[in-house]
Amino acid sequence: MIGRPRGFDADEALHAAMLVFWRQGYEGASLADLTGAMGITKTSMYAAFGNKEQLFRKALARYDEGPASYALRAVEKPTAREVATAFLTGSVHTTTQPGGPAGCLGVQGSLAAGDAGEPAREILAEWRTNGRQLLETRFRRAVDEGDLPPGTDARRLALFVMTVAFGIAVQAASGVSRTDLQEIADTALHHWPV
Amino acid sequence: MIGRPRGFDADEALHAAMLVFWRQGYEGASLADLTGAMGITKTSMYAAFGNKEQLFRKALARYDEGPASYALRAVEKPTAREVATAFLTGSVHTTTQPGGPAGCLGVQGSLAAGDAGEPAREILAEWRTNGRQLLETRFRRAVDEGDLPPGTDARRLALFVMTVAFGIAVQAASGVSRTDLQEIADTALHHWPV
DNA sequence: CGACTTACGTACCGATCGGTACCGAATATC
DNA sequence: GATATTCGGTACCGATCGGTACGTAAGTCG
Repeated sequence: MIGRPRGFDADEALHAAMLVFWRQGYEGASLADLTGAMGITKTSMYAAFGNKEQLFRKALARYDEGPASYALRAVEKPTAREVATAFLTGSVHTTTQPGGPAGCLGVQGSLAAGDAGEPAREILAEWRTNGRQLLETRFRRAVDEGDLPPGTDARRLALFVMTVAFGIAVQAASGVSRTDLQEIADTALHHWPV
Repeated sequence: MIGRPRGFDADEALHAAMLVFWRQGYEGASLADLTGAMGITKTSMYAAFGNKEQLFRKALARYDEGPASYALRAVEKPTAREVATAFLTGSVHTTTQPGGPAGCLGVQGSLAAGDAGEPAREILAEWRTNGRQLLETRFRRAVDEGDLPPGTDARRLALFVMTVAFGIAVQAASGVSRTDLQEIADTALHHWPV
């Protein structure tokens, strides 16, 4: 690499930005908030990440690799029941981790927004749909493998689990405790598969 | 009333403001957006409603009386099962009403926010807790009346139903159809009470 | 018709928004 | 050491943010 080397760790800066978006949402996170937490100036941020929207995209990707990685691990479980259990337990843990922002970046990052927040809203709506697709595909496989009863509606099952996960995220953002949320998750899957 | 009469209907204006907050969230709704939809100038808005935060409070009260009034009607049903069914069906209808904003004002009005949106965030966190309390009290009564089995955890039941309702709100905001959401609601209550 | 009271419209306030021009500082190559 | 290349900091951009001062219009009272 030629030229002056950057004086900060881009990975750490991105992590800090992710936390700010997570805690304050896309519209609620100003460039001053972001760069302040990242420990860099606006100029450095624009040079390294493009603009606010692209920074958000990268922060979301980082969220997938870190806090939301429980989703990919969940669908690797051997049975549909274990998949659903791991998925909801993972969402409970991530949305209530001590010291971190309460709730889920994919939900509270941008749910309703004005014109300025429209890009983030669309990005996250797609993110949520992808999550459902992930579960639906996995449950369809479970039906094919005989793990779930023939005729089981994989899409409906996936929608249900995702809905509970999103509800958990909202509750976590409202301050509901990890213990309560785990009870909710257990309740939702008590009569699995339904 | 002495002096010049106001040239607009305060009720209609408040309704229009509620729709803007609902569609764009507290932070995403600028005064220009609000007053534009209300058909009045900023001065008239401040004279009639105080400021942005108080306008939001009044819009939320209006939401309770209108779109969210299904909640109070639901808890008047004779049995806990009917209460839960009416509550979730009502939430599905309100969050997917044609021509209106998708989702729930109480959820997407402000879930994560920066400093400017902090008041709205707290107002809505309390609003959500009140909803749970409403159901919990009703379910406790159902236990006392013998409608629900003795030893039933009313709080846990209320948390579960609220969580599904919030999840439905998030899904609606993401564009999931009314038909799909009604299926989710049916799935959640299929093994009632649990 | 005045006098009084209230609402409306304009023009403006300081602060902050996301984003950029510009220049000096730091490093690799020659 | 000179040069090329990149990064960092300051100072600034027009636009918009929530909120207000002030003059004028539109009514009710005497």
